[in-house]
Amino acid sequence: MSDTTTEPTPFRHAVLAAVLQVRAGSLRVLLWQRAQEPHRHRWSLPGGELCATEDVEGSIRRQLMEKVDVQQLAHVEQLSVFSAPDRVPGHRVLATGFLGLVPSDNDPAIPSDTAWHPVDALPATAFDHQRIVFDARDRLRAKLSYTNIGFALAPPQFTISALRELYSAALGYRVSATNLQRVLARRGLLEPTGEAARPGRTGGRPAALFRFTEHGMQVTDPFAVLRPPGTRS
Amino acid sequence: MSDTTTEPTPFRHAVLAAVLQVRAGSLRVLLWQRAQEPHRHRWSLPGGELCATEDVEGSIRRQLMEKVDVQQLAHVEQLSVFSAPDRVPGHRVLATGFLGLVPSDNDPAIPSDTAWHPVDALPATAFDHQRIVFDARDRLRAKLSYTNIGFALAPPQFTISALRELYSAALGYRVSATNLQRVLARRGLLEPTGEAARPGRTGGRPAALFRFTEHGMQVTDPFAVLRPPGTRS
DNA sequence: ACATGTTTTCGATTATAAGGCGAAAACCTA
DNA sequence: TAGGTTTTCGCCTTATAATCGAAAACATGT
Repeated sequence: MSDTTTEPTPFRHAVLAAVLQVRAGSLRVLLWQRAQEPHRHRWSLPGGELCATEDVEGSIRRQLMEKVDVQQLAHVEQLSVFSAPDRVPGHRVLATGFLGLVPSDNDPAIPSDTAWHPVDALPATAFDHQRIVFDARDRLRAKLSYTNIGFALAPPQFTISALRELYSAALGYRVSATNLQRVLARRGLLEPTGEAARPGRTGGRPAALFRFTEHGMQVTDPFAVLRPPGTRS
Repeated sequence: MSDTTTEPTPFRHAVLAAVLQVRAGSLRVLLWQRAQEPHRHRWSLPGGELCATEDVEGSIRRQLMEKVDVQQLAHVEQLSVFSAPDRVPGHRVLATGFLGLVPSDNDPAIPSDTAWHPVDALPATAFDHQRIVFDARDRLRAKLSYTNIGFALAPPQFTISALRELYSAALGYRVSATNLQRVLARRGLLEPTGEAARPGRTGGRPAALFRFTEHGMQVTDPFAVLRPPGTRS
């Protein structure tokens, strides 16, 4: 519409990321503990306020560099805008939430006020950050099923059972190793490296090592159910 | 992080909606033609600036009431934040983009500067609005395949071939009526009304009328591929 | 060396969902 | 009543996922 309204109101705008990683067998999120009011001692998502010359994705990447080496962020995607008027008491500040993924073999150096918390056992969180974490978790779980986003959780090489552990931890239920392997293989996302892992001290057949194919290293569109005719693969 | 940065910058924040409808056999979007600079005579998405006391979804619904009767909006969902620093020349204004869907039997009264344009043959658009329209179209197409969002495009009752036309127009390719019916029926989204449509003047067997089930009238999660074990339906 | 236990791998089978095709059904008009 | 048109439905094929169990390949202990 033509701007017949009153003078436009400006808003502060924050960017926040739920950075997820599978570690110690569970899906965890990077949080830092507030030392100042409001919500002192509660746990917050990393992020900060948008600057004048950057877009939101550039901003969250810049701000995460203070917490995690950005090289270790295998995937970043926008979740949505959180805009409840009372989401930050006393101020009006919008926030764009992001999902970030770190491969499970990385252990980035993090500040002392920062820790990885299981998403299924969060400590007391600040503002609406719990909601953002849950949105991120739900998005990850949905996409694990119908895209190849799993590559962003996995190390460069892995055994099928290690990959099964990753998927199981992220999804919250056990998946079958056999089935996982074939589903990913059929989509052309998995290839053997030729090498094999050494068996554990308890013995057992040595597991073959796999990696994601080049084609599997970027998030693809969800596969369609109602395809164009004659498009069977 | 603690706010060691400078004074936070405020931003203007707009909400914009790509309202889509299948009409005259093609997927169309509601646009209005600007009468003022900048981008005079180019076509814009409906929307406006966020107000101090509302959230973004409330804001877009309020602002759309000026263009379309909100009763006719069967579905509204957030797309993402558009934040390129130069997206509006001369000002810094963020925008939250939305997808809106109007059932094909509705013909809402719209202002005289407003018209429905085919998304595949857009006129000259203002700012980054073309990108938002394409994002909306892509989101709709993806969700048509793996959710039941189709209900928001359809009238309360419809024949299978009418539904096929809707899906075909929205997806951009012909889908099989037989298959569409069975895919939706298997998911429990379709039920016969018992009535039948009158055949056209060219004859033919009268088509049975269907409607979406109550369960089919809200957007469900995408169906999972890697399900928990023992969850076969 | 050999038996035993453990873990991985892989083939065989079943289950489920989607795509394609054509015959039969149910209407129109002439 | 005959011919044309559209819808409906069953049957078949293909594609993909889930399950199961046997065989392979290793470690350890005797």
